Amino acid sequence: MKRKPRPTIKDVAQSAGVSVATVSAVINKSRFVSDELVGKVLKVIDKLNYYPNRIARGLKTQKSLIVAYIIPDINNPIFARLARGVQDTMEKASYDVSLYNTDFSDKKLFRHLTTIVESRVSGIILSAWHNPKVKEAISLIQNLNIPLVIVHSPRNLDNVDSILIDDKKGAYEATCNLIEWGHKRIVSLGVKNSTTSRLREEGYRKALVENELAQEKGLIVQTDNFSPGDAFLTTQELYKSNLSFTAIFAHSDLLAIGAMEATLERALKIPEDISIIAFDDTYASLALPKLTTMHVPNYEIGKKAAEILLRRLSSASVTEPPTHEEIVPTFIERKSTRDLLR
Amino acid sequence: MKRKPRPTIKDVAQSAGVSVATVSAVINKSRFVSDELVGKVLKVIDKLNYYPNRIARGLKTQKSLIVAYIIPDINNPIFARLARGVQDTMEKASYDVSLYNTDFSDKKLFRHLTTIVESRVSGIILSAWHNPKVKEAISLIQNLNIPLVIVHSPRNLDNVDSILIDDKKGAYEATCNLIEWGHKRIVSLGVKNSTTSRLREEGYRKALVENELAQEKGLIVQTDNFSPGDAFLTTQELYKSNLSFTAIFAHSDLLAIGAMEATLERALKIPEDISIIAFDDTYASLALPKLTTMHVPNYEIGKKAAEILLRRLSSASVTEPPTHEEIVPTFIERKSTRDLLR
DNA sequence: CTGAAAGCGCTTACAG
DNA sequence: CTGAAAGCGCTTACAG
Repeated sequence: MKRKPRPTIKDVAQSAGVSVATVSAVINKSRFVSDELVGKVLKVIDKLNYYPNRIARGLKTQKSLIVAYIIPDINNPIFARLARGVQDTMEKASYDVSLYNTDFSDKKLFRHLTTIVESRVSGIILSAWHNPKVKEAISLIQNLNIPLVIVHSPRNLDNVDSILIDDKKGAYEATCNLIEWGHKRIVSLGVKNSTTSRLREEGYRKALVENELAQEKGLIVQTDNFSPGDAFLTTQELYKSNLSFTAIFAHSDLLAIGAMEATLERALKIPEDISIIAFDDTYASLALPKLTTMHVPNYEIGKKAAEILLRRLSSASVTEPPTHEEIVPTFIERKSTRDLLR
Repeated sequence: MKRKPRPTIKDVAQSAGVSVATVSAVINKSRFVSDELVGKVLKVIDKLNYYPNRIARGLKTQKSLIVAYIIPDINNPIFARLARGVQDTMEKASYDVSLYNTDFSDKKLFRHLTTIVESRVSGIILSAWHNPKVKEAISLIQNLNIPLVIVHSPRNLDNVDSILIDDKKGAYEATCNLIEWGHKRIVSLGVKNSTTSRLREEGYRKALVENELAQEKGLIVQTDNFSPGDAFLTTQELYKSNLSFTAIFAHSDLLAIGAMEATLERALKIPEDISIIAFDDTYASLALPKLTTMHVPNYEIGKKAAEILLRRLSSASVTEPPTHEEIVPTFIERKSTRDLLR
């Protein structure tokens, strides 16, 4: 069974008794057309139910009005929010955005990259810093001269636009807040082999040092993954060790939830006995008690990334040097932390 | 500043000393080419760093290998999981999927539809049953003969492929489980003006009727939105009313979380004093105690939707009558419910 | 102010 | 087994 072919610009021109150039002009408002012809053309477009073919336009203009956004997994609320920020912003500039999930796999990353390049996207936004071969991916894109913005990037990339989170500073502030409230023995609950977690631990250490508090080895613990289950186990171990502490700085909301579970299991109260502060603000407001956390404005970060790309796309700024933004998370006090001095 | 133009199939042909037809044939394996020429062409493709232009191919073949998936909001984990199911499945068939967020707005829905139609997508998957004008959208798509699959659809749509959740049955089973465990006074915590919630309430009522339990008006309550904050307020009111009950059937995980908060505030224990069962299984496993819930397999639903679309796309099945699947959620017992009889 | 025609980069009958 | 050429549906100089 064959589908009825859609009408083309030629059909419209013929039916309206004008040239295709004129039809094109009224669609794109690309040159003056007399009111009379505009009226005629519009009427025919409506009658034939004509939709211009973006593929054909793309071939001629050599651009697709599509931007690719590469992320690990849209199921992670961090990336879902980033994606909305990107999409909403690009949409206003009449770009579509295609999402590509890598699941942290280099194979998927490069498979997607092939598709993306073949699709002649206008630009790429990349949140794939976990991938070992991300640098290779970046140079592939740059060799092709495709505008690129890195989000939550690998560090030390100065020849490409990037916007990232100041993890160290965020962690520093989280820890300082706890210290101001009289906490002296604070757990750092992080994740092995994670750049993000390493930076958050650095911030934590810096806060301790500046406040002349001892860095007790046993209080710095690490799980295998950013998962509540792992965090639960690690925190359970910690309690068994009988080290004393009054607060836990968890390097993510999910880790904090695992720590809460282990704490509750121990019949300890949050925040009366133990204060817990989290990071990200994805699930934090859903936990009970609601988690105090460092809020990362992912929607806004996505929005900014899109704006940076948009600037590159307006060829004017193609020669400007790369920009690097660092976003500092903000402290949000909820119910899981207690001021010991009050 | 101009970007260097990418090499075209012509450049490859010239450089390899063959015709463009031959180059096309080796790229698409669309006809036999001697090993010798294949080798030559492949080498040149690699040397020139040539990527075929999908836009040009799309123009010629009259299809884009893109599928549009329209959802309310990718930030909602329900849609994020559906989207992954759709994307992973379409990807295997070498389709890309573009995501469009409507935010429940008809205006956005139709704006996206215009883009989608202009982009000559191969097919559309639609999860927009909240939109008042969804039927109008459906007929727009059908008039254009674009293959369409509805997910989590409006009911009573028999001329289009659809896959939906059997909300009534899921709710029925949730409630029956509670009843089997000796609960006789069970709250139904739903949402006003929601088709989904209405069906879930019907299932709840059916379970009561079949078990000859009274339907007490005061125990059937409704919030304004699927939000924990609203559910908290509504449950708080309920406790103030002094009606007695031993269990709450919340129509979603988020509602259950709000109910938990109000319950804990009342110094009641979950599940010792009050059992809570939720629906969806999005956030349920993150709550403490972990919520018993009706699991909706959204990833698999997205996968199936994509498979249905793929069948339509292989023109063979274009004349087959529409299919309608209903997925029954499954009961997952966790820690928020108690068997009164044990 | 508008039209005729070239051309974007492919694929695909059609020849040979 | 391979090549020359038409054509997909647009946009855009170029004429007039």
